[in-house]
Amino acid sequence: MDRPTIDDVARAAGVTKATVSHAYSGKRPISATTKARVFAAAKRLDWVPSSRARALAARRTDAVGVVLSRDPSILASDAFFPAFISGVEAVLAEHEIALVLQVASSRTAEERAYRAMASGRADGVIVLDLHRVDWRVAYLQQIRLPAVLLGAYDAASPFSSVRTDDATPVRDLVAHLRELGHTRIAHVSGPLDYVHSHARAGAYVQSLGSRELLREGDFTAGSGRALTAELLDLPDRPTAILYANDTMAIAGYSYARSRGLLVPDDLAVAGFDDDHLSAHLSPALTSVSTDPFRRGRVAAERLLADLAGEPPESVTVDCNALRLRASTDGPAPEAPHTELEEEFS
Amino acid sequence: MDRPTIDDVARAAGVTKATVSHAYSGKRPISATTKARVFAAAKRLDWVPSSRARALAARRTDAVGVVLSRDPSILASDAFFPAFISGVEAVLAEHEIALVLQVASSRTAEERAYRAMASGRADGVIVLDLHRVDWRVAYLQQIRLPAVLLGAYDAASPFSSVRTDDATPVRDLVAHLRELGHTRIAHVSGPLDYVHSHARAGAYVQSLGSRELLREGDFTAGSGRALTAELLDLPDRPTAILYANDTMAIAGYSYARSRGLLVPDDLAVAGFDDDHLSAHLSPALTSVSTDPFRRGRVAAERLLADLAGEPPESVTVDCNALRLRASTDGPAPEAPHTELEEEFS
DNA sequence: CGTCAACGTAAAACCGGTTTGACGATCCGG
DNA sequence: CCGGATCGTCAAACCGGTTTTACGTTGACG
Repeated sequence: MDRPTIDDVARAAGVTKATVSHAYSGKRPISATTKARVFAAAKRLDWVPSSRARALAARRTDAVGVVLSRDPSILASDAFFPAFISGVEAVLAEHEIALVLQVASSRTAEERAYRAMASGRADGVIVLDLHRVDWRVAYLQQIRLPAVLLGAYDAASPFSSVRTDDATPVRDLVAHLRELGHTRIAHVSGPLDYVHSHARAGAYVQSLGSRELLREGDFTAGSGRALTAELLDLPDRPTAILYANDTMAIAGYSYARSRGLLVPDDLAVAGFDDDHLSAHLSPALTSVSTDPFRRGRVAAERLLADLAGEPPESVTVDCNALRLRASTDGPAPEAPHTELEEEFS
Repeated sequence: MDRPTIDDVARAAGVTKATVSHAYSGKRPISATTKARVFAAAKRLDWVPSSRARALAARRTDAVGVVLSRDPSILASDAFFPAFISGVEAVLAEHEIALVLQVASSRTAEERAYRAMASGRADGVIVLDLHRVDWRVAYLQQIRLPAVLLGAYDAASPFSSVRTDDATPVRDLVAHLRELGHTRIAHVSGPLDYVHSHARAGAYVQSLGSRELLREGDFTAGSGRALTAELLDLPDRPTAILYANDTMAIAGYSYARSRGLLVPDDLAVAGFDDDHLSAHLSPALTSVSTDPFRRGRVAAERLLADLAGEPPESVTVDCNALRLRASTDGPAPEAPHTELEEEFS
């Protein structure tokens, strides 16, 4: 015996399926007695409307999508993603809207994924990891898929966006390190074509007035390690390094320690994103908590508002908070070189 | 100008929509020349078949679902989930199948979510956090939703399952600690109505021959801390504690240190799940890596096989590996009590 | 050279809902 | 007491595909 359809319910209630539909949607008035008959019949038959049929007829899927261009294996060690998704789900769950996730590792796969979303997998999408020049913005416009961008983009784009002020915590951190006596402060950034990496690196360069000690990483432990090595090999090595995420920071300071440097005495280290274990490391890692959960909430709320017909809007979430911990605690080392470093110079 | 439909393509190619459909699906032979005309027309019009219409007609959504019963905020600090999802996606991406995620925090919300899946949001689901007696198994049978269970369940259930041997690493860990001289070995488990928590705790009890030092936690840092306090307050306190995940282990050893105990000298500590930062803690945390990525792969592959019509099957993944690190390194303390402990006794 | 199968395509039914147009019944004001 | 507005329901069209049925052509075979 198959799943009951709306026709079965209509027959059982002695009405037509239009009446059943209207009884639920309320788009036409239905008398209380008829409604009661319909609901009773539906309950008796244990009817659940087919979301497939509903989606086709209503041209609405009740799902929102996220297409991830990262490699699946990178997801696994990322502190941002799960928290962000949690925030998104916290909002969607209230509205019984589903989240459709698709990873695509090539540009063509990504285009296919967005087209699939547009063809009815989802009513709108949230775009992560925005690039400074991002083909997706034009593409989404072209295929007319509603979207919310996570990060600041050209104000001329017709999409809502959720922004954060990444510059301030970086400036604050640099100021803090200066007060401690640091003058040689380096930054290991994320890929600079990302909006958020670029914003952080930009604030750093502005504060320092120089890009001499800026190195472009890629958020992986490997790049954190390699670029730390490069920086520590400089004749006048930095006494503090700011990393664009905690993973690189931890890789960096592990490496520094393996070279005999003490953190924070010989080298101050700070991360970004505040992984939930960072406070438990020793020394505890200074970081910037970015509340991805809340950003997820806001992005989802914004997308639902767009879908409900509200005009697109850019909202700025004030979610960044500096967490000063032991890894940047204490005065800068007197001499820029330590005895151990000299063998490298 | 609206999205083109199959009718537009058919008209442009001078055939009927049935021919267009068959040209793509291959369910009827179509001559090469006609096919070429159809494909050319589709390309010219930039046609993408509506997944909504396709889903309705084909009774297949090309999506698989996961319903999470955890609270959204717990997701954020969980090492298992993102890696598992990555593994699932790695397989799904190859087949261009989407993943539909829904969180539901109450039993009724959860039922609604599964019904929604069954009503066409997804072709099948992966069931996580299996309970020893889990209403979902019967429920999924009742609503006839194909599923893969993550964890061992009653062999009589008609579902495929993906199992792991959680007992061996626990036994190995206990044996290792015994060799180091530990005799008072405690275990802070996860909720014992979970299949995996129960399996781990069971192996522990079997190895120890006693449940005197078993405490039931809930995977949160808070419970790790509280139960560690309880164990350390015992007159004959344990010299080693096994935790059911890394979060509790870290909370536990932070607490122990705050009481003046040294890890591993006064107290050996081990976690479970091997969070990606655990190796970087100091002391580095002994843990059991459980390769959630691979389990995700296997679960997804198994579900796709089920959906393709293969008979359900239980596969066991050998993915657990003990990672012995500094937090359990060194001989057990001579005296079960330390001087600091005595003030608590 | 007639017959039958295989081939390729058209036409129509179907999937299970939503939405629109039509219509009888009831209610209202004048 | 009549005409028009409102209410409640039905019937049919529609969403955009897939699948089934039917039928005219070809080609092979006896």
